[in-house]
Amino acid sequence: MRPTVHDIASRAGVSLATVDRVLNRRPGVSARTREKVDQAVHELGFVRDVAAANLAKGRTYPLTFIIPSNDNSFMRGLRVALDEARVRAGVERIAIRLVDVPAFDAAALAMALRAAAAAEPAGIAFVAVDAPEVAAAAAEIVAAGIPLVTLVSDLSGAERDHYAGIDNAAAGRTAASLLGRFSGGGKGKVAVLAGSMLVRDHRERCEAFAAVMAQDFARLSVLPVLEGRDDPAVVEQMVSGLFSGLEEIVALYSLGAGNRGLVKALERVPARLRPVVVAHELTETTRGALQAGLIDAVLNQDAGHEVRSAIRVLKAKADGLSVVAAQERIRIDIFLKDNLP
Amino acid sequence: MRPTVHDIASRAGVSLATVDRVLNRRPGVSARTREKVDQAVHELGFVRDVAAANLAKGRTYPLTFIIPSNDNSFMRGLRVALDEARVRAGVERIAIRLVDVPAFDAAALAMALRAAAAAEPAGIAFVAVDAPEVAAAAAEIVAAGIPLVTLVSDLSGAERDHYAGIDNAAAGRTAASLLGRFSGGGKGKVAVLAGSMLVRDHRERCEAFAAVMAQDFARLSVLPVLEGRDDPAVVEQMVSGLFSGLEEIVALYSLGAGNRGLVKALERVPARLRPVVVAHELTETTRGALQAGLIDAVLNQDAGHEVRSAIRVLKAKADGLSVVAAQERIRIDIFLKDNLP
DNA sequence: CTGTTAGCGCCTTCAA
DNA sequence: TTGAAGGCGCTAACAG
Repeated sequence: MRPTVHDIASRAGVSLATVDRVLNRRPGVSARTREKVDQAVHELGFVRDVAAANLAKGRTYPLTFIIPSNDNSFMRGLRVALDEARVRAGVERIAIRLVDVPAFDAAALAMALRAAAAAEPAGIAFVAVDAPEVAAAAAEIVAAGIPLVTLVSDLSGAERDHYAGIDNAAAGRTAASLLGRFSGGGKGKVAVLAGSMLVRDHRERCEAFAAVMAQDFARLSVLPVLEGRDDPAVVEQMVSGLFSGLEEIVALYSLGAGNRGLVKALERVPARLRPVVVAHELTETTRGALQAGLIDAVLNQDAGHEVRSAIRVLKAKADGLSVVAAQERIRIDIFLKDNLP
Repeated sequence: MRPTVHDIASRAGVSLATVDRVLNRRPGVSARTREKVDQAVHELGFVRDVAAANLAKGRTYPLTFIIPSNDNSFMRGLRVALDEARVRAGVERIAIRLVDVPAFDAAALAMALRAAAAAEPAGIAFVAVDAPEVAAAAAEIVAAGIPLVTLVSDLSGAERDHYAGIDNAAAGRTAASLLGRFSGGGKGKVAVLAGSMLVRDHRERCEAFAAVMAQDFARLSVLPVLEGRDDPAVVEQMVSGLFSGLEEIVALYSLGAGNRGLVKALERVPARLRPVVVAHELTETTRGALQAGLIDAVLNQDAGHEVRSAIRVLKAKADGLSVVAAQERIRIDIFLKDNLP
């Protein structure tokens, strides 16, 4: 049987209340008493029963998620995942508050972060824009002792407790290898399509992609990055432009969102000119394109996993507990037409 | 605030004990009373607090895992994952019992299943051998109301509550696509290396692989399957044999274990003759070979995820709760040298 | 600074 | 067939 507070109390020769005060680092205990209790905890290998504690406290964890009000499939998927988490909110003793911010707007995000922190939630998760003012706000929050997790896109520096998202450099490298090996042995141009170089995940994917292309596939030359702001209409125009030009584009890496526009444009490219395409995020659009042979591989991050992971981590941090690291690593799913779920 | 048993009791005009009896389907309640309580539960949308219930019951979930005593890296990894789960056993209120059975032995497995069930655990997870006597034992267990989950390899028919493992047909198809596309446009032979065609997961991978090769890559011809019994020494000899012959082998799919032998043999193949290789399971061996360029892609199933998933599902079933389906889907990880964790 | 006591939501004797 | 009372492990008033 696991030891309980009673065991600690009698072992240390104090009352339950005192044990509780020590366990929860509340003031009003003499150094000597504190020591006795700590000793007993240590000797007995006591681990407090979080479920019982929560029951006694009637505790719920108010969590705030700050998400860009970007209308693309991935962000919508993220919202769906949050809604699903809300369904289980009662059982998991969490209460999720969703805050929208304009996309790619560092100032707005910093403000939203401060506003969220003012409500003193048990934890905050946010999609980072990698800018100094955001980092400053994040640092304040961490300093205030509120658990803070970046979601999908990370923040440079260490001003957060955890990052719930994929390794974007690995994603970029993987995209490069797949594109390079899928595109046969010939020469040609490779187009790269991003949302915005202001977000760290896009920048990291892009840089890693370019590095591997240069190193392993020198026969392919990478064209300057196009920024489509994750907007389908913009993306469509850009891609159409690419294929009406004279350059021979043999491959295309779409590392951002807005793939609806990409697919529309690809559909109009004559079959014999169609490039090898790797895109990000499995949505209705990319799934269809994969099956139709317009896209060759999709790299995906599972928004549901990211949300659940962020929640687990925030709760654990709030309780001062450690997490199962392997469980919280967000994997890069690689989908071909053959392994669609 | 969520409704509690008190709310139900007063709403139904009965005592707490009666509510409890109804909630837990214990006898000794008149039909009319039962109905009143059910009604109140329904009207108030009552969901019982499992944590509080477990606290009151002092409940732990005794879970039995039946694992083949097969000495390959993957099974060792499975054991490690179980040990890690044991570390958190206290917090999660589980007690894991590990039972070994001879590998590929249906009779022994069926016996082990019955023995495990006799101890009346809260749930059983096992690596299935796909045979009628196993299915019979499984059916008995399910009929006895003990939650039952297959792990890694599934059982034909529906005699289990859940399968915690990957879609092996999808894995085979994916391997085929990767091999086909990585191997350029030329003709040639493709070797397939399995452990044993008697195991369902190997059979499924193999058949799906062959189907896609025939359909999408007719220029490549698949050689008869070699069965290496997951034994490194046997595998090494077979692969060496392959490459000392006159046939031009451009690709190789290793869908079983024993990759230590495969890699050893590959190291001796002259660089210009090296085939495109796809293997299963990320181990020290395959990781090294991936980095060295001897293996081009590794398909992996995460033993840790499988174990954690099996535990979550068994607990949920034991409590009569539903699971988050998407969370319990075991993914096929695809690793290139670029996205190694 | 420390201890007593009464719960949190649920389950389980023991009586009626 | 029903109910009252006590307790699971922990926390939080409220007294000393």
